[in-house]
Amino acid sequence: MDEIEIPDSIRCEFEEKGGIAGIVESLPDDQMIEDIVSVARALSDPVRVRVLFALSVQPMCVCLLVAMTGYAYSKMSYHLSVLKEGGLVCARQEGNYLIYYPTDLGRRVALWIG
Amino acid sequence: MDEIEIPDSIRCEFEEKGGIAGIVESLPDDQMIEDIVSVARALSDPVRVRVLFALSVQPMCVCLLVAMTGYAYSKMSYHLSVLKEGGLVCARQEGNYLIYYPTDLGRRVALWIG
DNA sequence: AACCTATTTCAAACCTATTTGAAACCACAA
DNA sequence: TTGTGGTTTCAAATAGGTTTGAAATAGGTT
Repeated sequence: MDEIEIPDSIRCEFEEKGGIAGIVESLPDDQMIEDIVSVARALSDPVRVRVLFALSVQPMCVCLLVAMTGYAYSKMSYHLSVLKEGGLVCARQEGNYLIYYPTDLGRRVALWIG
Repeated sequence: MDEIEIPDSIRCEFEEKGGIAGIVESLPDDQMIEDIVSVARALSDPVRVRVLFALSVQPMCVCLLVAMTGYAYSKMSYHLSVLKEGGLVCARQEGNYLIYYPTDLGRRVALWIG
């Protein structure tokens, strides 16, 4: 344990909170941090943010998203998979089509952000 | 304008919404999308999520964050700069120290996430 | 079965983010 | 002015994310 100099202006409140140990204690656990990161990662590209908002307006098949954005199928598919990993969208099969739509989390996130 | 086949199950509501043009219309503008992306990017790394939560509990100088995490100064400094770019934290100088603390946005985000 | 259409997967190329350690910077004290 | 402690900046190395086009898959139709 190294001794650390703590600036006067925060020493008092810092110690009331139990110092480093106390603060670390109050942080979210690793699982929760990972969940947050995977949602954030899903939203850290403008393509994906647009797709999430578009799907919140209207569930769509990949071909409509492709028509809307002008992106290649493989590109759209990649971005949809990142959104899916973040738990923001899911899909149902209908005949030949896959209809993507936001999950509850996806809807809440889109609402809160907007 | 290519003709696109639209699956039966969504054709009706899709057209009520004004088709592709109508949906694109209702999307957030580019500036807002960029803002969302820069916040999301700031949160897309577990180091930074922990730092944001820690600073929401207690404003701290870089040396305390370094002591708390075991990271090198340069590494912490980099991550703080990404959080700053996302508008989630800022800093005030006190003598030799820089005390980082969450912005209003940072506080709201940490609250909503948690 | 053979065929079409919608979609995903794969690997290679490409681009961006992160880590590292050394050097620079800045406020303050001697 | 020189020194010291706290922090940032820089460039090089590394790791990770994104794009591309071609090939694979899967449901539906003939």
